[in-house]
Parts: sequence; structure tokens; C-alpha cells
Amino acid sequence: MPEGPSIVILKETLQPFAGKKVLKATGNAKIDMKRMVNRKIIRLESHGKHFLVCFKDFYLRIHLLMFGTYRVNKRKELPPRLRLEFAKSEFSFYTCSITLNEGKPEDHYDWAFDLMSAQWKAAKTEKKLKEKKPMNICDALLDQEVFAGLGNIIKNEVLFRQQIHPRSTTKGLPEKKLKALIKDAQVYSHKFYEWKKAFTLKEHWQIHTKKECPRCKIKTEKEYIGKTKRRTFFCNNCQELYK
DNA sequence: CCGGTTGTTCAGCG
DNA sequence: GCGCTGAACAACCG
Repeated sequence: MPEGPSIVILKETLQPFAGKKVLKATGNAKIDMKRMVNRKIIRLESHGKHFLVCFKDFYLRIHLLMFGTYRVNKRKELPPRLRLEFAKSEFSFYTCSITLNEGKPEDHYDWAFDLMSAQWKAAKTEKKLKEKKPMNICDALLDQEVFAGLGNIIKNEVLFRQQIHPRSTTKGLPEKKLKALIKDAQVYSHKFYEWKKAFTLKEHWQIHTKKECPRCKIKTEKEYIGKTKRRTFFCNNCQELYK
């Protein structure tokens, strides 16, 4: 579930709960369940991979991590981390990280860095990236402070689309290449969102999990690259190294 | 049935 | 106190 576009879909799925009053809150998350009872959900938000359930003066931050799932008006066998029950409906979250934060989300989040937000700004993203120490491009793309919502699949696909070798560095990328990569991270995130909604995400993968390059047909590489050591699929022939 | 993973956090070490 | 590494967490799929 967990890259940014999937969290936007989650937000949209739970939208009917906005404005509804919580009657019962249960689950094994280490938060004070009583805080939500008899309180109305004011709005549902997302920022990168964070899903936010907002109340008047606090909000829940839900992160699905690798294996997180949720159900609406249905239950899994698993004990829920959090279940909120309303007059005629409910939702449950499983295997995720949940924190209760005081204040408003806008005090802690800047949507200029959220790839799925209408407020996303390429220029601010580029500036933020340049303020960081030079690093491997895979690590940079997965850095949530710079590219909020970008996950491992988007990383692999965007590097392939832009024909950038995953062993390239932020310092080594020419200005033009860097700008194109930043923009495509946003463009591809939105495509990911559309395909995910249409259940056609996997068939649109060009390089992720692929054994053969769709462009030049040679065998692809699978390596664990960068400090993050995440699974990286690439084509040695089509993706140029900038070091 | 085992191995692997759309992710993050934290303990331990030098 | 720092950066780095590896473990821990955990459910589901092939």
C-alpha cells in the first residue's frame, strides 16, 4: 500500500468519515483512545506517506510502513492497531505506526514537498536537495524530507524514465537532468495514482521487477544500492552514470 | 514452507 | 554527539 499515491487513495476512501463523530475507539496502538471518543473528525489529510486524521486540536498520524492495511465497514482477523466506530460505520487500521500529535498538521508539514499536493513546488524541492550533502541519487529520491511520498517503485521507474543510472550522485547530475528528474518524480507519482485506482499499476511498470529492458532488450540488473540498500532494478545500457 | 518486500526507527558501536 | 550498520517489526504472496 504505502507510497504517497496510495495514501491519497486512502484519504479519498475515508472521506465519508469527515465531519462524523467517533463513538468508540479501540486498538493496540500506544495512544490514548479516549481522546477521540465523542469528538468529530474535522478533516482527513495526507502528506507524503503520512495519513492524517484531524480533530479540533490534535491529529492522528498513520504510517502504513511496509505491511499496513485498512478496512472500511469490514474487519480482518488481525487485532487492529486502531478502530474508530461511528453511528453506522467504522474503519480499522492494521500493522501500522500511529501517533497522536497535538496541534494542527500545518504547523508541522509543508505541502510544497508533497509530490501529490497541488501545492508541490519543484523549485523548493530542488533547493532543499541542494542544501543536503551530496549523496547517491537512490537515497536522495527516497529522502522523505525532499520527496515526500516517493517510494522504492517510483524511484526505480523514474530513474529508468529519465535514463539515469542508480549509482549516479546528486552532485554529478547536470542541472538539466536534475530538474527533469524532480519534475518527473511528480508527474510519475500522479500516473502511479491513476493506475493504482484503475488496478493497472503493475502492467505499467517498465523496469521494476523486470528481467529484460523494455527499450534495448538486454538483461536488467538488480542490486541493492545506496545507504538505503533498497532493491534497485535498472538497465546498464540505457541509464547513464553521472558521478 | 521459505524467502522476499511499495518502510521506518532505534540500539549499538567506533 | 556524530554517522553508520544491522536488527526489529510484521503480513502476505509466490
